[in-house]
Amino acid sequence: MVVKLEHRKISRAVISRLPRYYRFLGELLDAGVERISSGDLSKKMHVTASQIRQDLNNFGGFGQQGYGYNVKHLYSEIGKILGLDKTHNFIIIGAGNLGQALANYASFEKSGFILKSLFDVNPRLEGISIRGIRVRMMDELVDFLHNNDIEIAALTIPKSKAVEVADILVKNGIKAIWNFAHTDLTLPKDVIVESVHLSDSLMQLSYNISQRENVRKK
Amino acid sequence: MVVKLEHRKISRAVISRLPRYYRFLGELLDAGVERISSGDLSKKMHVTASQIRQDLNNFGGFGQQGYGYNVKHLYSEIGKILGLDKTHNFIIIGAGNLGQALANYASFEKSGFILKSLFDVNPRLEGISIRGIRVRMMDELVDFLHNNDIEIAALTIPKSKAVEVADILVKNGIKAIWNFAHTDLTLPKDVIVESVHLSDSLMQLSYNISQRENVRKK
DNA sequence: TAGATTGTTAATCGATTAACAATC
DNA sequence: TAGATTGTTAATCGATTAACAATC
Repeated sequence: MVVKLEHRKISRAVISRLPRYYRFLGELLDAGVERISSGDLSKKMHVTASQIRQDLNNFGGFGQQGYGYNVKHLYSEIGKILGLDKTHNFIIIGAGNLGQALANYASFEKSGFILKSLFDVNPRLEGISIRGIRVRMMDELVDFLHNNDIEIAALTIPKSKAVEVADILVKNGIKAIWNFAHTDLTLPKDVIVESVHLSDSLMQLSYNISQRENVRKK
Repeated sequence: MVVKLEHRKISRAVISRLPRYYRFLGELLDAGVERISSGDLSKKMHVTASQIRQDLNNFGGFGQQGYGYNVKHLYSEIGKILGLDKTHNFIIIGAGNLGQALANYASFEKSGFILKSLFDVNPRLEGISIRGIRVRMMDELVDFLHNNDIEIAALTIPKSKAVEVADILVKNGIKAIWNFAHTDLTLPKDVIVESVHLSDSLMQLSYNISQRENVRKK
């Protein structure tokens, strides 16, 4: 009998595909589909069946020969892999439009992400609530972190302040940062940083537009 | 003399790194740095010097042996590659928090992205302006598209409406969609779709948190 | 059982890194 | 000129796809 290595390193590429599998399986589940083969799923998702099977088998055999995958089971297993079976308390630093947009996005809660507070420097925002969650002033931040069990901070502030605030967060126990500031954060390597660089995304779009035009001109 | 192939296909991986090069070069430029070697840049960006040279040489030789790269020149060249030397008119569909956040993000304009209007179904938003740009009602959309030269539409609406609205956009000449709805869009292949799936990003963050905890427990 | 489809190994493809001659 | 550093080829590494035996 072979015991599998517990900590085979899963590649970034695989991880980045899991949320998409999760999304499609959720839709199938809503549609009342009970089972699906890698072949059928591959057609829906426009990826190869091989890739689906290969990806899933990084985490164990969720399927059954001759049958395929049970949608409900696979959905739940991928959820567990992604850590969505646990709750994660988070705060938002920067209660501008983007911070408020994230705060209003209630469906994060369904995946276990519980917003505990927003913070801002703008005194006009003091005490207002978004979905019942209070906006606090930045000078309350450190205290709040010490009295609440917060895992994640979303940074929706200008890049000029981002590096400084990130340091404060890390010094006060935050272990994961969801970074929307247009800058890279260099932090201790046990701190997880997931960046969403909107302008980078827009630039890739722009590249593809230019590209298409070049091809046309030929 | 060898003439280079005009349309060598550049890989997605390379393209996705260009905005980051652009960002770092912009910072160097602001800091008054005149030239930089791939070696020094690699240290700043935490990538290999080989990768930088390899990436850049997909587009031509921007450097000089024994000297390195002229920051200003390289910045401008990457800008051209990304299409940032041209202006791109765009609209935002969905003037909720996220739509307004994008509308307020003035720095897109510096890269040539000009917001011409927002659209929403909520009558309360009719006629209001964000940075001087009017919010219009969805029933004005088709007319607006025919009377204005709009290249890009940002979709910041719930996924339930996204597919339907995307079809309308494409039928009326939109050639690129910046998609924030939590769904994939299947559109004709000459339509460019760049998706920002915020919940996918948060799930990757969550995976990394779980992963770190597993490692600890050992 | 026969057919379907997985899990997994092997083959291929592509991307990254290393090395170094060319040259500023 | 000598030193530095690119542009580019070759080597390595990793990810994707193909193939098929195992098995439900």
